[in-house]
Amino acid sequence: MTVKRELDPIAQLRHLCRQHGLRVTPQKIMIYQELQKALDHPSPEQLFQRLQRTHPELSLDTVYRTLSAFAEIGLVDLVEGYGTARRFDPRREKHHHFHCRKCGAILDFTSDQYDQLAIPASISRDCQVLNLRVTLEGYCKQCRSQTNI
Amino acid sequence: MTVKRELDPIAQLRHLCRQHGLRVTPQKIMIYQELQKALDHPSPEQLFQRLQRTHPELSLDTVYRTLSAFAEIGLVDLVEGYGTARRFDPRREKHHHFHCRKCGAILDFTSDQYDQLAIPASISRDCQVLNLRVTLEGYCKQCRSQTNI
DNA sequence: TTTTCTGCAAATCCTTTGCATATCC
DNA sequence: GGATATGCAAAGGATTTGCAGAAAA
Repeated sequence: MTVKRELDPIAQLRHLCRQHGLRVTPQKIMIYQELQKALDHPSPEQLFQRLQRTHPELSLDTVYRTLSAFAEIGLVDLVEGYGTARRFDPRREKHHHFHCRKCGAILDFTSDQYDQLAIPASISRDCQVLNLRVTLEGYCKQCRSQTNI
Repeated sequence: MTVKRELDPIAQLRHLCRQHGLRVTPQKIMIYQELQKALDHPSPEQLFQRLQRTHPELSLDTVYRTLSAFAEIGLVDLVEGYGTARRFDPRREKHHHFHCRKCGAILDFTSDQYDQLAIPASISRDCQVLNLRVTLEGYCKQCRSQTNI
């Protein structure tokens, strides 16, 4: 007897929106459906262009606002372009990073376990892999205590 | 008898620049030194502001150009703000990503090994970790064959 | 009915570019 | 001396914001 965990995507959308006090609008639905169809991890602009064919009345800033809201409630994942500006690291020793979601701090740490990770065959078969990076994300010490998260 | 691997940072800078046909200028040196001093993975703008105190003649776009060049020759690492736009992912199943450096494609893959990674105590002690992400970086099938990399 | 959302337009922020001059090798 | 780098200013691209009208709960 398994618990039913998977709702259909739109039911998920409704559920999460209501849970977070967001309204379920036609725009939210069309944006979410278009993103579901996409296999290429699109940008707001790309999604907007695809939707324009069928929904010319939709505006780009609604796509931005909607995707941000979705990411906040955990309905979708931001997989590129987290912070607001480029950041650089001069350390040459093997290490990894923790990123604070609130203040943007990036903390270094080392981990033998992470250093020893292998590249899955499904990827190394076709792609040339030059780098593996493990990134932790959450709230740092200060932000954790300031907010009551 | 150990081979000497670690040159002092400025020697590294000179070495890598020459190796890649880049000139060693006072600007490159001051930018690299300031980045070495920083423990916070600064943005170009932040680095520029810090340098202005002592080098008011330095320009922001030189900081941008220089940091990009450093990242290209592998002297420093870009640790935030890789792509040009935000990208979103609707998949709710556990998975990881490969990012192509040339065309920007993001490929999904699964890995039990990656799913089972632990959070190091040095981080979980102070920080609240909400997410762990493994990202592979390199050249995808198409880009690998097009370029001769 | 009330609060939130949307579309529009303008603003903002980050990054890149063109060009003339200065500089490294 | 010749190729590359720099500084300046302007352009470009991505994202955010203020506001008034529209729509969801």
